[in-house]
Amino acid sequence: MPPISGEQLNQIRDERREQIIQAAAKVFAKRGIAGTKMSMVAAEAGISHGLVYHYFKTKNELFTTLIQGAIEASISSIEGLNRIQGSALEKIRLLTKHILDQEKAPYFMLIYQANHSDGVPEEAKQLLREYPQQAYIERLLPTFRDGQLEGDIVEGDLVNLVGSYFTILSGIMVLGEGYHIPELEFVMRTITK
Amino acid sequence: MPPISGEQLNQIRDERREQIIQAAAKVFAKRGIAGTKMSMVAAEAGISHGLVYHYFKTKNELFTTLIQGAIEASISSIEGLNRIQGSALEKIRLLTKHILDQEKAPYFMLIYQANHSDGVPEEAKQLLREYPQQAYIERLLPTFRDGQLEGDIVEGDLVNLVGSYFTILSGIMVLGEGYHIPELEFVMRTITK
Amino acid sequence: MPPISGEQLNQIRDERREQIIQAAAKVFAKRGIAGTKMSMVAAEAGISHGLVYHYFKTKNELFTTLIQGAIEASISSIEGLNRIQGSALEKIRLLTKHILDQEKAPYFMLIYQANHSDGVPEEAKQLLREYPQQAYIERLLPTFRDGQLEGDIVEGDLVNLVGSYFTILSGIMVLGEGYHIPELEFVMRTITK
Amino acid sequence: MPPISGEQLNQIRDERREQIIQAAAKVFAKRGIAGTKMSMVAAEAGISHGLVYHYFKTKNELFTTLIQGAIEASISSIEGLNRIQGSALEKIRLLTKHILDQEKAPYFMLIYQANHSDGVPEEAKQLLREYPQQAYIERLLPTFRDGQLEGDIVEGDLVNLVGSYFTILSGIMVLGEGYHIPELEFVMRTITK
DNA sequence: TATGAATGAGCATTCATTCAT
DNA sequence: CATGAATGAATGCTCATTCAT
Repeated sequence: MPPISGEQLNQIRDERREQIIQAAAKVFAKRGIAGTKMSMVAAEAGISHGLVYHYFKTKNELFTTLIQGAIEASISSIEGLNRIQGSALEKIRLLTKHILDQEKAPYFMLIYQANHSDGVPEEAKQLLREYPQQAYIERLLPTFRDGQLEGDIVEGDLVNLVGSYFTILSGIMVLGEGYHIPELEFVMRTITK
Repeated sequence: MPPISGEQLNQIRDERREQIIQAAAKVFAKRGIAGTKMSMVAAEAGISHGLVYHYFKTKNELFTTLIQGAIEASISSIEGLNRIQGSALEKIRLLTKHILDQEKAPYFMLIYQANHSDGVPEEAKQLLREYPQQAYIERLLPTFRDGQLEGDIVEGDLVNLVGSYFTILSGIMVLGEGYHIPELEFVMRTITK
Repeated sequence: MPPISGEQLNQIRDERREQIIQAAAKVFAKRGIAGTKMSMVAAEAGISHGLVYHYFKTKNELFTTLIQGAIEASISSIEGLNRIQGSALEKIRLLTKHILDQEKAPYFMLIYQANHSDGVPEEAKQLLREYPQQAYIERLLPTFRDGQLEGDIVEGDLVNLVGSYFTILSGIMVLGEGYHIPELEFVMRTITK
Repeated sequence: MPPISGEQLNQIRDERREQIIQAAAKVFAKRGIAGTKMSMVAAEAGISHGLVYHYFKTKNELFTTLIQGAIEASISSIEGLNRIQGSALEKIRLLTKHILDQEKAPYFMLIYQANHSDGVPEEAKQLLREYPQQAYIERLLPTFRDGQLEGDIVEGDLVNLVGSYFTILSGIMVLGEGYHIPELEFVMRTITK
């Protein structure tokens, strides 16, 4: 005679999990792996530190999960690009605005942290080496090529161009507080004629 | 009357100190404050960890010293700008190249770390809040203004422009390995007509 | 709604805390602050050193807690004096016996250590500068005065007399093992006619 | 062609040695063994810490040397007792005054430290277990017996009496600062009729 | 599922001791 | 004899992780 139905339990579990992930993203993004204590994550999530271990076996697993989420989110964000109406340049401008505007920073931060830390499971590092950079760039290539054909985007090697564009954006997002955030047009000038 | 000439001792001390600073800059830049263990610094410098404490009272003091050096170096780097011959744009291009080319990354990294970490002595944070951003930007303003007057640099608010330019460069340097480093002209497009 | 009743947890916490305090008193009294290693306290308490830090933030905090307890215990010990029946001299004899007989040594030792060590938190030192000496003496004054009026206690300045009496007792307790402990009457002769 | 004669060297050596011993006695007495750092001794003596090791192989050896000196000094102090004119009581009063008056504290402190510390070489501990207590008491016995015969000193077991008397004095000396130092007559009452 | 007591590996820092000069 | 740079063992303290309840 379970007082709570299995379904309710599942719901609780999913909510808790998400709760922890949100909290962890916030803390990891700000402090890095070494600087983040599990107790901070627990406190941020408003639960006991013991409970975090019910959902994530280790700190590294938690971090890896975050990375995975970040990668998926960024990819689906680009995917959405194709569904937009308008010229290639307008699409890119929209994506850029989207990134600069929103609270996307945690995602970029996490990926950055993963690239610069030690304790990161090789598993996560592998994911990163293959994914975001490449995925982003590959998925953006067609749109940039269209932009070149349409005469809006500067000529030159596309991989180089898109790679540089992605680096610039990543850099801005990673720096975060304390730096002057460039306006959309400032960034757009790097790729427009 | 020490059995070793005071000068010899001073030399040893200065060398060791510099040796530790170099090692520490490398490690701190890569791993951040929390991620850097004093044993890593010692190993990188090829000395015992005990000796590090002979020269720097605490990890924080060591880090703060690094920050101070980074700030001084970056400022003097800009100061040199005025001694160069050529148009404003050429000066800026040279500075940009200088930054992108060389191993300036540690300096940008350190300043970034200091802005984003916790254990940073308030002392160091203070230094940072006042210096690099402002100092850099203020010192670059005249040259950018010249560039505008000479018709090479885009119009618009100078503080905004230089701030954005500085952010872009900082971002690139901070990202470091794993990201596609933009070429000089890519970056220059953000400020040229 | 913790799975273990809060009361149970409180009980565990109190027991452990007391356990650590007992162990610490023993070790600190014997070895002094510098001579006491947290591992010794942990071993004496039969727990891991990590757990000690669960209950006391630092070695100094632990020591300060001990001091506080010692002060309170000694004061309440004197307070009890007034509830006793009999002449003033008998009361003092009883107190003296009480001190000499029992395992009061740790309390005197702790207070002594605190007065003679370095790393003692100023907080603890302050407590001591104000308390035991003064408190003891002031609280004993009336009884000694009664003793003088009753013709049992030697004449003379009361503060001087009680202070000396307290010093003698403290000295005996601090010396501890290795010294011949005087008998009650030997000590009593210092104050009786 | 030594610039300094061997005799001069010997003199320097002896002076340095004494200089270190004085400094060490002061520091050890105040801080105990664990609380005393060799650097403190060196600083107190006004020399480099390296030099201390030219004269004393280890910290323990230095401490043991101090103990030896303390023992010898106290014994010779009692020996002098017999050369004094007057009644037994007067002799004892003189000795007591002598102890209470002067800066004998370091000696008592050292012996006390030795009895209560760990790092003390068993060698030193052995010396102590046999010497001061016994030596003092045995050498005082005859005088106390005379005092009893002369009717000035209380009756009773002599070893007990002298032992208690020695304990009282030791305690006073060990407590040191922060305690009310009893006057001569207060102490004398413990042994006089 | 949820909590927090408990453990122990790891890291910052101190300090006795050695040794080149 | 004298100095202080150098080493490393020892110690305070933190924090990831486990587990009884």
